[in-house]
Amino acid sequence: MAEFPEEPIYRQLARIGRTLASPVRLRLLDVLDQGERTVEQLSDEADVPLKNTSAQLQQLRAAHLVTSRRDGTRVYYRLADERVSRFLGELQDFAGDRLADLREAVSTHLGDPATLEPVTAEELALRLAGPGVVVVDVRSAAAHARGHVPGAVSVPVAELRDRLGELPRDAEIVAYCGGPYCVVSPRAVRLLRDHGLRARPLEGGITRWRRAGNRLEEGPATG
Amino acid sequence: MAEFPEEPIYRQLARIGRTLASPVRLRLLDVLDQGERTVEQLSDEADVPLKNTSAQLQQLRAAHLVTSRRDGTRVYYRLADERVSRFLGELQDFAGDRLADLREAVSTHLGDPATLEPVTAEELALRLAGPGVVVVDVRSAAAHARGHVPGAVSVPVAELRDRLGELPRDAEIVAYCGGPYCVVSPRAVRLLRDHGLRARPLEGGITRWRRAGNRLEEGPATG
DNA sequence: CGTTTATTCTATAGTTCTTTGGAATAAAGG
DNA sequence: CCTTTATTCCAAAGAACTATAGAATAAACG
Repeated sequence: MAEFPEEPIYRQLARIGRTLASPVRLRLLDVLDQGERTVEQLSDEADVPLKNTSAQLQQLRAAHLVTSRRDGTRVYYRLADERVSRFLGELQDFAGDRLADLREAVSTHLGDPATLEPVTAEELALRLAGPGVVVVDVRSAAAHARGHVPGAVSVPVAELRDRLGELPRDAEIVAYCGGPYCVVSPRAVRLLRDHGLRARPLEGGITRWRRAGNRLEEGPATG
Repeated sequence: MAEFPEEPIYRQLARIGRTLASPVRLRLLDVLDQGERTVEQLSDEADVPLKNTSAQLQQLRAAHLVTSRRDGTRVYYRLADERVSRFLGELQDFAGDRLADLREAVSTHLGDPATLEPVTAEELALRLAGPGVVVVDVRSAAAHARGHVPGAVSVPVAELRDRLGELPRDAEIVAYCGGPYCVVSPRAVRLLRDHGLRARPLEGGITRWRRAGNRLEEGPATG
């Protein structure tokens, strides 16, 4: 096989596939798709041990999927460019088409998506301007501060039960979390509905919001 | 990490990446992108030992990238559907964007693409109708018989030098081979030019021709 | 400068993937 | 049925990848 003249080309091509072949790296990419992060932030948000995070980031960088910059003692990582984000989206769509097992894993963990009546990013973008919609960011306060849907209120799931009173009963609540596979917002929607509130999840989370070309707002929690 | 609730989802997603992480499987997919093949044909065309071909096909099938049907003693494999072909194209484009090393590998093996002035599939589709163009399929006669650009003449590279006389000096010759990374057609174009013929390669080979929505013609060599 | 903090490098154990020989299966033909 | 041909299953050796401990580097701060 080594004599096959195209072999080096296919070997290089396979490097991209190999880079996308690890659940840990995919998770890191999904976090990075939400914006720039330090190694430690990535380690926290993706729940990957620090050293392993660093090791995997080296591989992502070697494959030119991410770039890094140093600022003082911190190193910040980000996706190399928009095409990486777009390709990740295509990979996820393609995998969704392909793997019955993936659908099953998604349903098991997120529940049947249909019953939650998710709001698409396009729909939310239109309705943000008007009244009657409250957007709730159920990720950590730290993740919220690093970039959120404009006007969204930060209510980490852990605090949701205790802060139900802060949410309007007459408006529709749109809850979102991180990547397209984040389990947090469906759980939050169920909790809210159990308490008589009208709630729907944002389809694809903040990642799809960003991919759809919408801007993010930065800064500390406002709610 | 195992407690991370999305873990099973990312694991499934990574399965697609892992399936695309092997040069051997990518080569098999590129051959299958030219049409249905038996295990033995694949083994020949991709130059992979038979048993390994079979083993890798099992993995591709497990990932739902290919399907198979049995006819008598033969088992025929094909891409599961058009989306697989489309996604392979996207992967190749993305990898091309990404990997400087890939560009280098391509140039080393195929020569600088620009000097060859490749013809795009769209351009060829338009010009096929008119005169002044002769399309030459430099793959094996067997591969040609399994599907070729309509009207193309079969001249396997090995025979090209001896059959130069059959080619017109007053028309433009478009030579093509298998996948987008096939090294054969650029080599053929150089040979033809060295003998004073006007020749250009088909960009992306027959794979991109097919992906662009053009039909293939089946049957034995006509030239 | 010496110390502290953030991150990376080096080495390694454990795991998973690839390849291949030998046996098994499945269909076709005598 | 027995044989032949095409393909797959099983098992084992070898290669490559993941995760992590321990040492090293790089910047900031006193």
